[in-house]
Amino acid sequence: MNIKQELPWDNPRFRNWVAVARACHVLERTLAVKLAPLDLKPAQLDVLMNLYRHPGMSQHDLARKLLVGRSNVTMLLPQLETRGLVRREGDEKDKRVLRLNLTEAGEALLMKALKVHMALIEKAMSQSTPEQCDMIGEQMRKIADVLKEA
Amino acid sequence: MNIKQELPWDNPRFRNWVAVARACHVLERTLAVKLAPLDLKPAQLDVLMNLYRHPGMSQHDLARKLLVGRSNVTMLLPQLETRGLVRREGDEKDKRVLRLNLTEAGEALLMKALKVHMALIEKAMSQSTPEQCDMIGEQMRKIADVLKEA
DNA sequence: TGCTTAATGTTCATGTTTGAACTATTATGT
DNA sequence: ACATAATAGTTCAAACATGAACATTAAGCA
Repeated sequence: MNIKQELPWDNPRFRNWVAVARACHVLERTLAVKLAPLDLKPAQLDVLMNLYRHPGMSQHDLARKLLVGRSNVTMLLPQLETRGLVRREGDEKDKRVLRLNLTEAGEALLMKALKVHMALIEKAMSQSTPEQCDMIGEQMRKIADVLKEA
Repeated sequence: MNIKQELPWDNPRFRNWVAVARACHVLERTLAVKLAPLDLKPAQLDVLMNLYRHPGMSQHDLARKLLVGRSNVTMLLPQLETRGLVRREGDEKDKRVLRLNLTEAGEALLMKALKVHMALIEKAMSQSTPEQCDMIGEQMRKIADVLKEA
């Protein structure tokens, strides 16, 4: 039995996942370039998006949504707060937590950034039919679920 | 016309791409944890994989394969060379380039790491039928191509 | 040949992400 | 109530990626 017969590159699942990872990587880098004129990094855009959808969330919740460490959120937020994009105020009942909200300026910048992000994704996914696109999303959600249990 | 009607979250392409990005992120983090016992980072595994498939490639070629800057490769290689996993020797004809090759030890470690990587991907992709899996790979390769032109 | 341009790899300063240790606050259990 | 656990957020050092500037070598062209 030759080990080379079982090499990952001959395995469709492996080859196809590598394609997924590459596509992600390329889109991320491209997004970074397109967001540069707004002086916004992809990670910062993720923050704004989450705060828009979940106003008043805590830093801990934000970290979990972003799949990122709490300390990372601590480092990330002051930049946005200083620029007047995010407001941070202590919770009345639990003095440990800080409640996060977008400011008017934050929401305005988010809308601009979303146009850029959206255009990029449209360009990327326009190759797929709506059915293919939905199937991809469905499978990817399954993958994230399966791995979170691991 | 209400801007909220056009919000990305209502757009299937957007929602589905977000799922792709999350799945990638989760798998990458999980891989990092599973590779820790081998004292290997995902980025280093990528290097070993590429050198196995393309023996004698230059650092510049490697950087392009990895979608990464040349300086990053410069920082990455000495660690692997010191550990005796990679050999770096100057090209005879072009004294600028360094030819990269795996050592015996490098190849051996790669095989161990591939088992880990493979198991993880199997687990993730086992949710999909072979047809779905191939379709995903096909679409992702298209995406990478489209964006590289941009 | 000689001069200009391009390519390879390195160095360095910068910004980002991480995990562990720490403080402050709240929950739990006896 | 009081001691113990757990939780939210911060700080800090280390690892990592990036891009610009640089040295060396090669290629193109007058």
